[in-house]
Amino acid sequence: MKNSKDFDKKDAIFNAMLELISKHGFHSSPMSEVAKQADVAAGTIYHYFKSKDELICALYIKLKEKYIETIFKNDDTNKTFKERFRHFYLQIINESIKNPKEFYFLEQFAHSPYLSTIPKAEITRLEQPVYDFLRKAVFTQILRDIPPKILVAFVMGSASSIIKLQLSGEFQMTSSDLELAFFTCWDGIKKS
Amino acid sequence: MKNSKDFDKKDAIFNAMLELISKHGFHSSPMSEVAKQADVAAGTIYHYFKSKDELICALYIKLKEKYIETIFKNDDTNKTFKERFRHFYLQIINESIKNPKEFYFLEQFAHSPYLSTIPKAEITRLEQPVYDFLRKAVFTQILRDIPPKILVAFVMGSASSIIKLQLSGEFQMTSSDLELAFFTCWDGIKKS
Amino acid sequence: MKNSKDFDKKDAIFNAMLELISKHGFHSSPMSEVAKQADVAAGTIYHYFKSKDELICALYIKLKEKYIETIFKNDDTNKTFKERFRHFYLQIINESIKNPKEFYFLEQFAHSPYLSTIPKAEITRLEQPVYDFLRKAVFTQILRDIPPKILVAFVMGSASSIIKLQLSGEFQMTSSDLELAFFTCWDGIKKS
Amino acid sequence: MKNSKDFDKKDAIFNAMLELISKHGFHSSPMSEVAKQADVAAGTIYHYFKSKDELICALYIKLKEKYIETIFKNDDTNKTFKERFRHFYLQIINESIKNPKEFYFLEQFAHSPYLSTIPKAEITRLEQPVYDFLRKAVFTQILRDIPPKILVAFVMGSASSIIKLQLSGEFQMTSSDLELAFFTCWDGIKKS
DNA sequence: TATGAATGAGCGTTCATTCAT
DNA sequence: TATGAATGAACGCTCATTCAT
Repeated sequence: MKNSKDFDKKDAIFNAMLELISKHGFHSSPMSEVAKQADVAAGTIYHYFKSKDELICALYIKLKEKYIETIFKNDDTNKTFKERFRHFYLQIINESIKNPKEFYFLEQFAHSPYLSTIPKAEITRLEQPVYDFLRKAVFTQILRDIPPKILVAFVMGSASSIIKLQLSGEFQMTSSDLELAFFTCWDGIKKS
Repeated sequence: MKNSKDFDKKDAIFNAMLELISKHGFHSSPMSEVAKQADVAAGTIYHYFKSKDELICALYIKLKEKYIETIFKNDDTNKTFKERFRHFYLQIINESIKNPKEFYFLEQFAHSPYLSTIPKAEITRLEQPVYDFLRKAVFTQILRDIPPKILVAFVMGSASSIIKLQLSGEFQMTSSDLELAFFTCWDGIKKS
Repeated sequence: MKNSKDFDKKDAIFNAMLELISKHGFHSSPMSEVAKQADVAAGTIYHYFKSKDELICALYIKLKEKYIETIFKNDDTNKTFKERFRHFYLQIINESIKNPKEFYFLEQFAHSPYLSTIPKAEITRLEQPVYDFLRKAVFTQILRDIPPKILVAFVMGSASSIIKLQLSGEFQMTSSDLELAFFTCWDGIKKS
Repeated sequence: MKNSKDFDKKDAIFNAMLELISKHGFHSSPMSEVAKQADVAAGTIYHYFKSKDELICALYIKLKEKYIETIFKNDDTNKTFKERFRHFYLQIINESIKNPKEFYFLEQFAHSPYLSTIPKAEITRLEQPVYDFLRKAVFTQILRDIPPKILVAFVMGSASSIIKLQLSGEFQMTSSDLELAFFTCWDGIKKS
């Protein structure tokens, strides 16, 4: 029976791994350190996860799910698509900036050979909401007629770079900068 | 005295490391394997590089320099900026697709904690040509008046996502897809 | 109070350990696996046995006892000693071949440092029936006048090698081969 | 290039493993202890052997080879077969008693699941001289007409038990005991 | 009794780095 | 320079054992 204590421990392990990897990368995040940070014995981790890789992959899926959920939070389907997209785009940026550990982890994972160990179907499932959101707008001729995969790559890729810019500390974005970023993206993808 | 043999060896080491990291990531690329692939003794690597990290960082700088150079190849300053930008954008995508190992290495590096070990000044120096190229166009009111850092992030980030899409094998881009991608980017950044 | 359920559990543990060790050896037979195969919790084993070593030793004594008992089954004291010995020798071989797990376990144990942890007196007690059987025949001048310990070693050692030969699958023994093996042993030990 | 130092180190590792396993068994002979006894670093072992298992198997083959060689030492083909066999049988016993570590290791190995990891062809190769020696004597009608595999099992199995008896300290064999043991074996296998 | 999550010492193994040659 | 055997700290992981329930 899963009780709250179980969840506490599994979550403590997830959090410790997230903390370490976001800061030091995969190969400087030993299981012994994860155990220490999670305040469990090294062996305990292996009751919850078969291996370090499995733990990392499970963490990726968990965070990616949460992330996708987050960026659609407060989506108001009554508004115009442009307004909804604006909300969506700024949400991506703002939420990532508020959760830098999650962002760094997801970025590292997605640009590492780990990604290819996740079945394609799983990734498709995770990203489905984003596809659906944008595809529909292509269909209704609100957005430019581009293959949705390219559209998603374009939007997410540009957003992700802007987040990194902010998090790197190189550049402090004001809200009007964010507004500019949104317009830049929107003018690119909208049907002209 | 540096002779051609020296260069051969250093390059062999660079190539071996590139090969391994692009395929297996930073961990899973042991120095012993690098030595084997480069056909030198393990100790020899340490005549050229102080440590594994230094080797990886040196490789990053080398590849990044080459990459920046490449994307400005055949830039014709007599053409309109739009034409020049189109060439630049397609060059980024096409060259990366032709050199997946380099692309994967640079991506991994740029999304890992390694990046923050490179002095900011060095990164600024490397990316200077891109900034100059775009900043000038902002100044001459060809491009939207956005902080150049955001502009660079936007352009490079969207391009990089599109490259990953193609290299992942999920989506085969035609040249008309590429053209669409260019227009999407251009319409976003151009002064309207 | 020992009830039938207790015996069931203890026996289930014994059987699981036997199964595992005969197949994978002492190492590669973790207690967690024993628990799983015996369908009890890991901790339960420690209600019946103080430690893994104690369990293994208890299993040895149990199986050795059963084995000695088995080889004297249907011993007919009215027959000639030669006939009784023939029955005894063939029984050793046939019963072992019918119970390979028990045979492999006993062999592994007897040739490992575990054996020396069993008190000599205990081993003497276990093997007593065999000594008595052969010693008496030495005394009555049916068998060659050799120290009984050597006699026992000779008979049991040769039988055990023949069993291993059969169980290894290298050689399929017919009943006439068995008869030959018996005569070989008999002609060696009988008083000439 | 293999020089004497190489051999020294490999041999030191072999000896350390032999020492430990003969005394404590496979699973109480950690590589760290082997390294300590061999006076090398833990990692050094892995320059010579891929894994612990490979080291153990290599040691088995080495010792088995040496053992087979030893038991035919000073075999005088001019003598009668009976005399040659007597020399052979006593040599087996005496050499094993003089080298208890080797004997214990070989016994443990041969009665463990390790044995089945050695290709059958390899084992056949190792035992060939014994087969040839006895088979020829069957052919020339000096020995009883038994399948040579059974003959070998019989001789080696009985000898091995007698050695264990002596090494266990339970029984001090005199040379006349040995002589008796030889006659017991000989009378069993000789053509009557 | 019975459970099984939790422990943590200790395992086999790897690998960045050194250094005698 | 170049070598590659040698190092040993540190890794991922196992597993006999314990203990709160």
